[in-house]
Amino acid sequence: MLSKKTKYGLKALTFLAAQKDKLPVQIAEISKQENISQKFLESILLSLRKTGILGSKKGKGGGYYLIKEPKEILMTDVMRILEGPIALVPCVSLNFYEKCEDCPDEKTCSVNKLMLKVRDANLAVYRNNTLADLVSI
Amino acid sequence: MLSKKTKYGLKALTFLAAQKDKLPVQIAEISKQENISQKFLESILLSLRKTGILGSKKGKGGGYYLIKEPKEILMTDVMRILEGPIALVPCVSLNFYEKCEDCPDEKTCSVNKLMLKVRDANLAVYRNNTLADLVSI
DNA sequence: AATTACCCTATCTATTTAATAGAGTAAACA
DNA sequence: TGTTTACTCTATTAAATAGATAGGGTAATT
Repeated sequence: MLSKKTKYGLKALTFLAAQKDKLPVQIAEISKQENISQKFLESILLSLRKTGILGSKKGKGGGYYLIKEPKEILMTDVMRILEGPIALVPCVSLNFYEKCEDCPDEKTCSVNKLMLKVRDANLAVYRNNTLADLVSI
Repeated sequence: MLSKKTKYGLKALTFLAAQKDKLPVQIAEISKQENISQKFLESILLSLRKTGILGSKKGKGGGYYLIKEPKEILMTDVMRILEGPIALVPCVSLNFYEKCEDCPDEKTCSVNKLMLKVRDANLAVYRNNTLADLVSI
């Protein structure tokens, strides 16, 4: 199941991408328009800023804005920040690899075998989609 | 993240599929060979039996066995039983559809848009893989 | 009839998710 | 320079879920 964090994060990013100008948008504005708890959204936007997806500006007229063009923002990056590893088990993770302690041999492990295919399928989707693809025309 | 329930279930199914004969295998045997808590495994095998994947036999020489040939057992069915809906959000689920209460319009929802593609990618994998594909040669 | 192994119910703990509160800090503008 | 505005951080809490465990009951073989 997709976490609300990811759901909210995607909605916020899409909201920013849909702005005509590139002026900063306040948290309060996004939270109101997208029905998201303001405090929760705060922490989500913060993590997106710290990982280089968003920029922020303080003071009057401040808020959050996209640093790159929507079509330059890959879903692989966004999903890893918001949802964590794309792989469903650490033993098939590209960026967060870990050996399963209860598994004697990855090469003959059926879970590994299936989850490798699942990972590849998901990666393909996330690599082929950018934020621009999520904005409705 | 994949739940341990699913992980254990897949390992147990693969273990059964790898048997030379089709004699029932005891829970204790599977739990020992695959490093799985016996009681937990009990409940997993039970749900696989109730959904028509496994059969069971009581008394001496009893245990669990596959009802169908491994290549007839689709991962779509197995995953739905063990892990639940394949879709990550209910609004794109084929078998467990539900409207998101916080989303005004699915057609313009970015989460819906992305998760639809993710669902299709995952479905494709699960439809194209059977239990037979998980057994190492 | 006794054995073997499945079947069911209940409980407990740890972890994670989601939401909330409150105080602190930095930047913009008059 | 001071005030406003809005971002930033820490901590707390409630709810849900996962995972594990215990113990008793029941059905089918031999």
